[in-house]
Amino acid sequence: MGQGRNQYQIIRSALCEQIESGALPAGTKLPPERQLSESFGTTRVTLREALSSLEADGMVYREDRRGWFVSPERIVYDPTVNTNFHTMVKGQGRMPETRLISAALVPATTKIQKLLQLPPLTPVYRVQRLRLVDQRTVLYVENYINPEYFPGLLDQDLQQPLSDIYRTHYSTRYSKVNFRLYPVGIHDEAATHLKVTSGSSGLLVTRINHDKKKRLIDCDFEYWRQDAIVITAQARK
Amino acid sequence: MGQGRNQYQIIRSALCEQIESGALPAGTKLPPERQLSESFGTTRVTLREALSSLEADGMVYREDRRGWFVSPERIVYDPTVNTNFHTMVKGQGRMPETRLISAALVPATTKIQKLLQLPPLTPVYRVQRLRLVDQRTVLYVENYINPEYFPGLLDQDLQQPLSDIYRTHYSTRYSKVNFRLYPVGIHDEAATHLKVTSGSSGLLVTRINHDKKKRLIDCDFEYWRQDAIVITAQARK
DNA sequence: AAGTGGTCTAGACCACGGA
DNA sequence: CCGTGGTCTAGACCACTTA
Repeated sequence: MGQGRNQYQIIRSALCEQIESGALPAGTKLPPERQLSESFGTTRVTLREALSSLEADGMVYREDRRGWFVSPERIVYDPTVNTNFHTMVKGQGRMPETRLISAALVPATTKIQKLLQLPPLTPVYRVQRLRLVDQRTVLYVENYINPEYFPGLLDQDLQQPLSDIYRTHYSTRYSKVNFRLYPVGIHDEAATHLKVTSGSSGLLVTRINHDKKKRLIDCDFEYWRQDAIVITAQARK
Repeated sequence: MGQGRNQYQIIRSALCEQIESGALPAGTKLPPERQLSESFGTTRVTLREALSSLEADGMVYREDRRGWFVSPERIVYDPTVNTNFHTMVKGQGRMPETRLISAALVPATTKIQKLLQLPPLTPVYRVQRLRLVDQRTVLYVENYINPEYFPGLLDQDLQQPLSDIYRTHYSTRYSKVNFRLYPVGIHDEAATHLKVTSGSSGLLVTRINHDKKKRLIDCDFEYWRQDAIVITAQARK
């Protein structure tokens, strides 16, 4: 299983083995870096090389300045299913939570304009939120919403799922019309909140409402932690 | 655009800007690490931190012991489309190529057994290949094939698309039935060939043949370089 | 043979978390 | 306050590529 001849790969394998064997169960906090590096007879730099590579593979995660932890089971996310975060997470026996960072009317960037098919200089609602599973931040989402369809949206309680607000207050139901997976390229704002370097992946989802014209109402950028998500989908038949 | 206060983030931003502005066109070889680190008034370690983070975002790539390069435009890959690598790449005006690493009858691992719904101890064909775009390795694929449907497959010319072999020699056409995206977790064999640490993402595809029983004929594990692919797909309507 | 990236050492200071 | 992770320095040796 990839022993490798380099130190950091040997350390990687050793930690990997401990995790897969169950000796280090999910959620366990690893010993301090200085202690670990001494145990392996190396320096912190090399040890961190090994830990970073495990992080990129989603086997461990870090909490800023608190330490390294063994990753829990990944959430499975199927973007083709027309459900929401809370339903999906609860369905897998985990505890979902949403925290609002900000909600405001902002000028649409060129990119958002195109995505929502809006004329130039249109302001849009931007909602920035964090999503947690079992108390841990696993996702940063940025929603851009066409304000024409949702006047006064900012006065609503944005801690609840947007889909609930759309349905309850605007009688709007939607479908996800397409998604794009960016294997890379974490947004700066997301990086600030997720506090990860390589351990995240991006996803773009757009939605249309179910009226006759099927207009685009919303698009969002989702930045998931690598250790927190497995994306799965069925192909078109 | 994420200046950051740390050195490596400043360097990151600087390089990022140069690339996005077009001052460093796709394919450009960056100056040697020692020279770059001196230019930025820092050490190689810090410079490499910046480069690695750009690699994780797919903006640059490395060729083992040859240097760092600005990434070309990404290939767009839609896993729900029932096409193959060569068609897809040529359709985007790029030059595809396939190299066979090995093809053999091997004992199925437990995982493969389950995926192909085979009884225990069944041997399967394993085909390992590299795929290149414009001379550059961007993908490592491992195919596991149910030998019951393709007797003598190893005698075929495996440089050509498997789909062509299936159709020409076995009168079999297939659909992709599902795929899974692993945002992380590069396979060891793949790592050997792709020579990347964080710059890759995995994909699992299974296929069924078009006969009345629609049996699983094949599954493959694809490991893409992060800088080489954008995955996109349409949701179920 | 020279230059380069891949890896590693043995330290250091800072800012933040937790007691 | 101390211990921790986050960041950084100024070197080093090796294996490989390139000329």
